[in-house]
Amino acid sequence: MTRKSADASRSTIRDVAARAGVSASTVSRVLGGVYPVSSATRTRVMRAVRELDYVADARAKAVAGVATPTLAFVLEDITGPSFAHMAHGVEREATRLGHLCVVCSTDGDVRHELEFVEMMRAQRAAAVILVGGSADTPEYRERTRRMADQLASAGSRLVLCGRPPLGPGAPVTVIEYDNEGGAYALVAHVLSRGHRRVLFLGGKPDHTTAQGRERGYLAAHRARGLEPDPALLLHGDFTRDSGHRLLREALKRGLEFTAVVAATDMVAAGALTALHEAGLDVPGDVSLAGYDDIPFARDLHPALTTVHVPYEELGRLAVRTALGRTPETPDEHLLLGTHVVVRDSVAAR
Amino acid sequence: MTRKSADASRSTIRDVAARAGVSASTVSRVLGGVYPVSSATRTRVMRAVRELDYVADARAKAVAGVATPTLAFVLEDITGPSFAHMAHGVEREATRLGHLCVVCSTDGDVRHELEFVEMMRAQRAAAVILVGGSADTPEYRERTRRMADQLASAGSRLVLCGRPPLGPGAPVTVIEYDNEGGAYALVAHVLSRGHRRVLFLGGKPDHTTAQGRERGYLAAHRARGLEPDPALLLHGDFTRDSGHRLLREALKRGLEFTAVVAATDMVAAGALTALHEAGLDVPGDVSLAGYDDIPFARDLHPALTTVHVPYEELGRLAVRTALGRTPETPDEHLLLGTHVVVRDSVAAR
DNA sequence: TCCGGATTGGGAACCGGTTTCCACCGTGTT
DNA sequence: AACACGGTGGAAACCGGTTCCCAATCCGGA
Repeated sequence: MTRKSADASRSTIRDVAARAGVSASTVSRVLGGVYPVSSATRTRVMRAVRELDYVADARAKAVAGVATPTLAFVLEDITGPSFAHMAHGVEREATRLGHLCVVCSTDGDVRHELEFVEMMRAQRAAAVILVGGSADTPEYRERTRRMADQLASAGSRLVLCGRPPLGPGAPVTVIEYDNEGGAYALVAHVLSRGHRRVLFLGGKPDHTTAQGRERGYLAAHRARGLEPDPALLLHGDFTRDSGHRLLREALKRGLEFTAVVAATDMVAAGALTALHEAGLDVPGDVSLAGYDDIPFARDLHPALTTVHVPYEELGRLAVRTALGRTPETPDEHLLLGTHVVVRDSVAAR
Repeated sequence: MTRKSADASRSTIRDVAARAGVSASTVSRVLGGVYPVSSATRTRVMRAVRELDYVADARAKAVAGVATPTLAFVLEDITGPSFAHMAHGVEREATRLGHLCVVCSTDGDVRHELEFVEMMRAQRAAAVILVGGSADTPEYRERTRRMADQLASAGSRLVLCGRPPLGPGAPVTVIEYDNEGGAYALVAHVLSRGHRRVLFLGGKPDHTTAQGRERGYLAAHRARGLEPDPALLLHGDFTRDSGHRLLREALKRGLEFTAVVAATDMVAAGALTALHEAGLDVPGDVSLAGYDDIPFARDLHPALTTVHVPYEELGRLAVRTALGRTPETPDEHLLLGTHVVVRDSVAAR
């Protein structure tokens, strides 16, 4: 066994050149495809490439200016069904466009987020997509604004999906879906079936997604001249456990209501369990609705009436707009529509 | 505005050097941290870095030999709950170890898979993790073997998660979970509750995951001296629709059974819908069990008895073993245990 | 047969870093 | 006062590619 074949680990363009009896430039040109090369030379080079099983180092190409641009996707937890669908949309569109897609979950830790954005800056990523609601604090705006500026000055772009916008002038693309409108339509549907005491299982009070949905709940009431009992507005987070706990406690307190609207399908799932545990029939005794239209919404029993959010489309759109813009484009704001999907969990009263 | 500040897009190490009045080598040394540099110089350099908001280009560093190793994760569809959990495990462990994690979904298309592995070879990824069952054909083995060899010769390693192994000698790490054992335990549980005609909703006949679960089904019967009616073995795929369709047709054909074991929780969800549609009570009239223990299994009504698979742990383990080995390590095979989780969907007969 | 333009392919510079090698400096020793 | 030595930092080579620039060759036409 010669030394040559022993260090088979990685062959360089110069190895290929030597084997084909040409210069490295020629190999590069053959592989590049545009520069005219005689077919005899091309054949020899291609054979050498095949024999050595040569693949050009993408990092070296990137340094030399021929980039395979990368796209970064940051979310809290890929395990959540709606996040997973956005991730899917992002990934599909990115590979369709020939980009690599790197993913990072932060577990909601801001430090992870900052660290990761820094890495993506070093990688010269084409765009960084930040996903998932967040509290809209001044601190959030400042921090995110700084990320946007740094990314922009490094030639890439920040995209915010379902996150609070930063105010005018930030080099950022914001894509949201209509939380308030969807909740409005959903609650209007519930009210139109005759319910008057509708329990709302909301999220964290400073979380913009939760706020939007809560605003929709209130607006739908007021549009009918109703003022909801403040005692019917409960706050937790977007987990199943939260829905379960909130509803069990409400039941124990003897709170009166004929319908429950959950800020999330997950919350609705937890609420449904609590309802079943209490021996209540859904929708016979209490109606229930969710939000997000995750695939499992239709497997619950009864199948859950909810609001459909085009998560996958959101992801696709995020990469399309991110890549279509130059870093200098100022802020841009898109709003995707949502719609109610009526299933079996809301009954007339 | 000078030309200097106009092309603010990306500053190089030489820009920093010029601004600090030192050479590029010195900047590199300050940032690298090990080489002795006087504190005065260090301060000047750090100030220049801050003022220019400089971040070293990770690709250039990689070319120079200081790599931020990348890990690739290939699956069929991130949207499936069990895949999502594996992805989560992989991602968490990878970032914990300081690796970037790029993800690709193939939609089950082999061409995408090959293309992507090629890209990862070009990226000099530290490891490529292939996830999800597959048909175990000679063509599969040959193709995958070739990928493993190419990857190994490029210094990285192929990891197969829940996929058919390749036979001895392939430079590959295989991590599986115990499909047969889990199904055996689950079906044994069902049989012990007095059921004798247990419908099995299986997957594609050449899919190894499906085969393993089916073997467990058969073995559990035979261990009790029972020989299941072949008419009770149905084949479809691992989707909810498949479960729905299969069960509806079985019911229409008048097939007799008192329990249903689905090869997947998703399949079970579809089957449950079909059962409900037929006015059957679960578990009163028919018992039902699934496999995978996806989070929603406990939100079904009744909560689904199923087999827990440690998907997240699987992902973590995949990256740990992938990174722990040198490319020369020959084949390695790990098997993770599974266990039945009893909930409310199986009743005594 | 000789000339000129089109083909073809090599050499070298470059991309943005790291690292080796070496010169220079100030200092302590004898 | 000469010398050896450790601490600093610059020049240059290198990583693995691409591309500019230019020379050699081939071809057809006069």
